[in-house]
Amino acid sequence: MATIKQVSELAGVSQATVSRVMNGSARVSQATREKVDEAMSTLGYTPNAFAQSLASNRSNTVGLIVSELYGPYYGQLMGGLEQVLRENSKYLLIASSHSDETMEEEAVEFLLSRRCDALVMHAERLSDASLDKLAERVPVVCLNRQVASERVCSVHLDNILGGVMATRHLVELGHRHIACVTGPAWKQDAMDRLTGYHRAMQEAGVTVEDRQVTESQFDEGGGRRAAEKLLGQFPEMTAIVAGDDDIAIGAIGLLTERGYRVPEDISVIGYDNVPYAPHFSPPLSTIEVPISDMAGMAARHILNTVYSKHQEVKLAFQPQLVTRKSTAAPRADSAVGTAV
Amino acid sequence: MATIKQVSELAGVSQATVSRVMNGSARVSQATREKVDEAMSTLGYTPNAFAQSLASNRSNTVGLIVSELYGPYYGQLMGGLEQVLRENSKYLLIASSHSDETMEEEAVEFLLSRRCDALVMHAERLSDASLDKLAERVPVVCLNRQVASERVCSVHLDNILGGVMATRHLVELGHRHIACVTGPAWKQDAMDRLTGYHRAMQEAGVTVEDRQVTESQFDEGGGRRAAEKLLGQFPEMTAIVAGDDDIAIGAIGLLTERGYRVPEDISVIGYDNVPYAPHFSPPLSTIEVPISDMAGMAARHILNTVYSKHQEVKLAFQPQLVTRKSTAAPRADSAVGTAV
DNA sequence: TTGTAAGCGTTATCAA
DNA sequence: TTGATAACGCTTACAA
Repeated sequence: MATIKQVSELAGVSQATVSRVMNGSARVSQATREKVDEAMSTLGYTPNAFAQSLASNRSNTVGLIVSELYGPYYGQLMGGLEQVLRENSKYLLIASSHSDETMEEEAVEFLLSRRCDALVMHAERLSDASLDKLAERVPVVCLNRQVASERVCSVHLDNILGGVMATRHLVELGHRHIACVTGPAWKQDAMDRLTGYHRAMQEAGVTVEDRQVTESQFDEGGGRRAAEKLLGQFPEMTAIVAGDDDIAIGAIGLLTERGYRVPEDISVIGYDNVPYAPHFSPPLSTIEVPISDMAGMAARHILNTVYSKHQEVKLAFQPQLVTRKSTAAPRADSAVGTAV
Repeated sequence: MATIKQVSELAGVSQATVSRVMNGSARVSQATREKVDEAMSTLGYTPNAFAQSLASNRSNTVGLIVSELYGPYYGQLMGGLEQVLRENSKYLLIASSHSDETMEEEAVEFLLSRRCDALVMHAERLSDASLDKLAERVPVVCLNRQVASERVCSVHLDNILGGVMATRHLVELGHRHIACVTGPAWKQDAMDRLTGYHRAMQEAGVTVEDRQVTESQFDEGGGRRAAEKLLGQFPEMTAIVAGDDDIAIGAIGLLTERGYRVPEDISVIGYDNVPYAPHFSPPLSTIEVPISDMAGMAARHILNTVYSKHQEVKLAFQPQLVTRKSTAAPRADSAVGTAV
């Protein structure tokens, strides 16, 4: 591998000049620039990133922490981030936390030991306080979470609105007996969606009893268990607002096995709009989360603040309703039930 | 950030000794080791990875190149790789190629400029020859592809067998008029699956005409177009072997729109077993590809050869048939058609 | 506009 | 078993 020294010798200039040409920083005469460029290409010179980082104290690397590498949601997230970063010759270093607090902390140290210039986090376990503290050490951007800290930048989605949209869609179809299956209570986004549910129900003038709301994991099994529970404690239910698409899938699966038809007997709406949602049985009505765009925006914000490359940035995103076949008006007889 | 120098001063030893303690390499007396350890923890010392890499010419980083970050297949791949690497304190640097030759080359240079100790590639566009050449510069492991090179390690799946399994499953159900929708002809795995199809058909004693095979993209749209084409040129078809699950989904979608029922009128089998396959309409019969395990094995091989951490390694993997609801016996009348 | 030279924080060689 | 000390390849004042 050619070094800067070899380039400088071949071009007949100093190493400093070669460095200047590379960084385009200082003023270099056209003539020397050409000499250097030529020397670089004939030697096939590539700068040693480690030496650069060591000397400049910049790694040109952004760290990303997600729960899982696996899964459509995180895939879109990574894709959106990588593309923007790559266009700007920045590197992406990824670590996963498996939604475990210790692993999340480890992931941070792991990435920090690599001297990432900034961290993008889909933080689940770390408290606002620890994130605030972390931001003292390195610029932090949180995705899909609003962190109560001046120092932490949050690219967030209005999950309350999302919850409202999902629930209101059901209300508008004529439903009144609407159950809600939330994600884990310790997840901010899950709770926001629940708040949205409550808000929309109140707006519709229907009071919500405890038995129509149940907590679950953000996965298929959780959806199944929740649906089973609801069938027992809230039998008049005609619709379910699910915390995410996986919960919706689980619920639909169990409902179908129990002989209920979706959406004729019970409507189900998900959240996330995972890639295969149109192909589920039935095609899933859901709330679209523009996670890829959000991740791209996180990258732009970092380009802006850390690398001083000017970028337009917007931090607040809106969910969107996608109606497919898993939601429909309630059956006439169940509507009568409402009136009673 | 504390440096090795500060640690050495606090512990009252030389920098070299601190380095030895860190690397556990040379023999250090128990006493000094303790002094150093103590100094390190009181200073909260973390070694500077760049300085280490610069001096040792090792980055502890493995580069990964995939077509997309997005999508279930690559998600599982990355997950499998990251886990093994992380357990061994190695870093994963990811770049995507979008199945474009230039971008694939760029991704290689991108990762190499970061001095990755090894590259794991889901290489699609680079030829065997270029991969062989690349292997001169850095250890290369290819996933799901058998590269004709001594230097390149291939963790491969028997895709011919997979094609045979899919087709044979249909044959055993009683089908004779079986179409095949392959992925792009320049993709090795697509062609292997096609070979498997031919082999199984031959084994079943039925001759394959050109009109029953058609090429497609590995995506839903491709599946739709292919199904439409087959409907026209091979109307007696009772089953389709799809190049992957996305093609299968597209084909099923089009078939359903055209009034055909799957599997009653036409059976469809996919390939990959993407995570949501059980929830499709109908639940998709497919061939399972253990891509996560394969990626983990790639990591193990690298641990073995590059980092001299002994690991058991196996390079050849087998696909597996997963039968669900998109395949069934052909209707009686179409079976009669066969006899004619 | 260009060159000199002092770091950056490690590892690794060679003595002691 | 330890300590000096020379790399490693680049950036960046400071001079010229």
